Amino acid sequence: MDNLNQEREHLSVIDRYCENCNEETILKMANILKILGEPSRMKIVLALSYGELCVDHIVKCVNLSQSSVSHQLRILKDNQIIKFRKEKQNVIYYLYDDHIMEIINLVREHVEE
Amino acid sequence: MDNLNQEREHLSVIDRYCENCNEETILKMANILKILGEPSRMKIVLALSYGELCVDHIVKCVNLSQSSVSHQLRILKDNQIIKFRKEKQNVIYYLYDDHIMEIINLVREHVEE
DNA sequence: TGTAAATATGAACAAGCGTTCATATAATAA
DNA sequence: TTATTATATGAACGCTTGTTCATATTTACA
Repeated sequence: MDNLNQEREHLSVIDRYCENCNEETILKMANILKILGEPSRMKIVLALSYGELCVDHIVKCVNLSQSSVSHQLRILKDNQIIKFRKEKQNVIYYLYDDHIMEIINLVREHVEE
Repeated sequence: MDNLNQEREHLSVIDRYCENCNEETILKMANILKILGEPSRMKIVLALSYGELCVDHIVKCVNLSQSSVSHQLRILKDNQIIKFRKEKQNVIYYLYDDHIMEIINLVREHVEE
């Protein structure tokens, strides 16, 4: 491909990027991945991918301090990665929706190759 | 569901987590998402999702300093999110493989709902 | 060979953030 | 009501990391 054609190609790439990718969407996309992209949170989410759990069980499962787990649950909840319901003296957390599972599974595939 | 049954359920969730999620895999999964979960890098990857670009064009596209882009390209390259080839005095970057696109698209869907 | 253009790199600084520690709150049971 | 269990929260500390600035390197071309 000659210089001029490559230049044209690149310009059309830039155009498509500018048309389709607004700042706000980019920030939202990066944010979800940032939230999931932290080992402690990933552990919690992976645990919940097998079923709902109360806080105490999450703590035992992922082997982190109760306080740390609680802080991370808050962040996951605030970013709509998980939801919770109260039941007796327990708070039971579970994944927000199937999208989270899909993303997790895709990343798992990518890693396991 | 009574207490005992719930306890049993939770224990089986914990078991499945422990069987299937080894530390190394979790760290790898979190790492990829951490790399993508940063606005500057997300911008670069999104730009490249429309086609390959040389560094200078990436700089113009995502509106970051040349140095910053270069640093981030290195991180993306080291983590196998992108590849490059040299052509004349230019270095042309492009996505490493289709998995990256799939992840990006899934996240985009999630955000756009 | 020397100059300009394109890209990479290293050090330093600031900001973000995960963990810990101590403590608060909520809910149940006695 | 009091004690106990379960969970949440706030402050502080330390580490990580993205950006900038200055500069090095590489390649093409005159």
